[in-house]
Amino acid sequence: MIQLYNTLTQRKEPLKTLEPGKVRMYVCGMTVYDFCHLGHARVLVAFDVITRYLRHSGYDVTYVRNITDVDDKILRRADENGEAFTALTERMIEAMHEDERSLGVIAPDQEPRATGHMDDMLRMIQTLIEKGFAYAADNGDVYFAVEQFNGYGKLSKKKLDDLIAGARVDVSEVKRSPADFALWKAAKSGEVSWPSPWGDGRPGWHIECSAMSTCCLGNTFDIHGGGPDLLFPHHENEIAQSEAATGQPFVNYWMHAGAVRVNKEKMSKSLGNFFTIREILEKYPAEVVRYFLVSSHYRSQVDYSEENLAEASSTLTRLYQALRGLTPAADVPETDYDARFQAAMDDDFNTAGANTVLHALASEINRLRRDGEEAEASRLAAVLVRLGGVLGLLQQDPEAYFQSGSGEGPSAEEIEQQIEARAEARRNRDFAEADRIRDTLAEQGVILDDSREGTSWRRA
RNA sequence: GGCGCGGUGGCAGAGUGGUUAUGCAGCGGACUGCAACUCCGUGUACGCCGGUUCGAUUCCGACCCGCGCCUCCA
Repeated sequence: MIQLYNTLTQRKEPLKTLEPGKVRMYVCGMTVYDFCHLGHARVLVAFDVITRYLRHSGYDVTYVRNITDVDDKILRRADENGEAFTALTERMIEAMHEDERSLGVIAPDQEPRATGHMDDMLRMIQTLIEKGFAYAADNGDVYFAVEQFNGYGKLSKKKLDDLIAGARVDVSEVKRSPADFALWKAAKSGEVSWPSPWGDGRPGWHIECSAMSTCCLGNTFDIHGGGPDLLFPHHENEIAQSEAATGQPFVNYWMHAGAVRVNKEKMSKSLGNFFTIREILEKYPAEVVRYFLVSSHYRSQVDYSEENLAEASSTLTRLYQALRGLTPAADVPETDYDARFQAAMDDDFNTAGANTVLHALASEINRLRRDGEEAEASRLAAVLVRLGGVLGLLQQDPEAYFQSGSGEGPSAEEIEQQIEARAEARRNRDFAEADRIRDTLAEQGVILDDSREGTSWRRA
């Protein structure tokens, strides 16, 4: 039985889906005005692993992740660039898909875009007005009347009174309560806009997720996820809008990933201390980045640093070393390792614990190979690849993993040539020459591994 | 100030009321021409103070420290 931590109840709960064997999950995706950063990668990878494991456990998962393709930041950036906002968003969506593929993130089943769901949003806003949960202000904005919704604050554990008293935002005169938030924003002259019963404008940020999630998955669905900073106000507002509009519970399980930090500070757009995924991929193989993310629990915060990535690289190398030169056996039935792996993953997707099983497998495989038990090693190699796959790891051919590099350094042919030259020197017991060749390659970032079968190489 | 999360060995990072996390780094040994890879061995780690208990890193309370949200941000 899978247990998962529910932000709403603040504890782990057994997963009981609305429909047996079926999981409907919605995750807040990107606002596409810039390249994705490591924080996005964290969420992408976390929910990718969750989806993979749910499927591995036999669930039929419908995974929906939206794209916010119209919003203030997008319009401002497009304006700065002197381009149509759609040109900007198309470009960034393409880049985002590239980053996802690099990280081995499986595409969601549906990827709705805000601009494609205007009618749904307008319908929901209309319903909210009709039910008395929203009002059109004099300036053409439409606001959600927070005080009308019983239970506002139940996700973020905030009290409405505190929110109203502590409102730091400019208290707009058009709002009835400082805590009210915009469902629809009237367009200023020259701005991109859509027609509505309340005048031309565009949707507020929160309404799109309420509209798209209920649209794709129904009024009530199983899991809603997102980054840590979306908990409030975004998710809180989604609940208010959705439940007010449909009169039904919105989501059963709320899941939030932990923050990514850099130098003890949260990495964020506003602090300007973020690393984009593509920047990081220039320095480390994508699978190392993924391994780094997966080696700690999805809810804990992680610190990005050169040291941590280097360590992830060493550790992943150990796993691939175990698989190197082995052909995984076919159709290997479940083992104790599978059971241990599942026990860890069943406990709120404890990838760090599951990772231990991967290392236990690697150790056993290495011992078996030392003892010449290739057949059994091949069986466990298959298990290692299978379990690694649930985390989106170890799916490459080991040689390909070791030999792929930044494109710098000598070519594979040159390396093979040098290895042959070194072998010749060694046969002649000219170890000075052999070591010189090895040292030269090392300086070029190529490490040689000798074995009875010969010499293999990898890039550092 | 309000709400929430966390403090584990040199570092990263799980977990548990009494028994090995795991990895990286280090040290010793094996293998090797020497290395690398790999294997074997190796570290009285659980913020502080009380309490509960036969026994607490693990439960309870106080304290100290760090972090997150409360404003656009994954």
